[in-house]
Amino acid sequence: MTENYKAPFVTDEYEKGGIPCVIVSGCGSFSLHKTFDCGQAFRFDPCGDENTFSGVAFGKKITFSDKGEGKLEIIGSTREEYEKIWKSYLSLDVDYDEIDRFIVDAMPCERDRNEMTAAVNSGHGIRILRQEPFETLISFIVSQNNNIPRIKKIISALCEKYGENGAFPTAKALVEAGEDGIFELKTGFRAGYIYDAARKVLDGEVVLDDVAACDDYDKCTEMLCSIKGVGPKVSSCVLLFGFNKTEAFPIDVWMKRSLENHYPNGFDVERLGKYAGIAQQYMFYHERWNNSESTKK
DNA sequence: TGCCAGGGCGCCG
DNA sequence: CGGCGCCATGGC
Repeated sequence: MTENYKAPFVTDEYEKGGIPCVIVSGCGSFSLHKTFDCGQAFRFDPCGDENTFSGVAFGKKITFSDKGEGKLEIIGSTREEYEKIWKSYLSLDVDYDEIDRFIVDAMPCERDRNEMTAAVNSGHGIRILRQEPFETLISFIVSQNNNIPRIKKIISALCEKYGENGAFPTAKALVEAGEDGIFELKTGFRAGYIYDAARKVLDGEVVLDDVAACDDYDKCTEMLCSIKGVGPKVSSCVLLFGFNKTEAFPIDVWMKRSLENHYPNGFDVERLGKYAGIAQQYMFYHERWNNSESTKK
């Protein structure tokens, strides 16, 4: 199906003040800006303009810069690290153009195809990141009944206070911080949830590697939902962004609006199969940016 | 001041 | 099961 897809590749490798850099060419429709501004990652911020995003992932400080014409500069990565970490992290090994066509074709009627085309065009270039499971789990627990700027603030505080050298805190570090230590960082009623998640991961009551290895989506949901504060929405986000289970279809307030406003005849997620999560991300982005009083930042 | 934010829990019928 | 109040916090 995607055998004709040509993945981006490293075309240059150099140093900037002792920091290793690479240029990745052939990134096609990839949009750095949309990918880091669609509410899936909370540790990246624009640097100067919207063509450069800087943040931390896998414990590494990293900067991505869109140089135009399908060229992506990665500051803080060698060629080997690109191949091992960032290519997968950014999902640059996936043929999204093919998926976009599939998503539109999956709609049952012309009016729904038109609606979905609008969402796909709006979100065109977004890539589902492959983020670290534990970080994603805690981040989306923090996200509940919260807004994106404040989620970012809380996560940043967690990393500063309980992480090693800017990395996201380990389960052990959060358990040692205790519920009180977590509450101190303005996490509010979520402090107990975060603590429960960290404790269960540390004790092995929830094994994230088992979730990653499990092909039964409902079983994955069941494992994550055994954590206090993790329900259908949080677990689906964690499975989508932290485990690359792209059949996940998180429904939050924006998605409810999207479904109510644009798909009055109902919406059959099953038709989207394993690409439901990607369609969801387009719909979310479209609804949030085009059909709201654009209150963000 | 009141409402809302990438919700879920506990309780009630 | 489905509905509803509540949970901290900050921005508007």
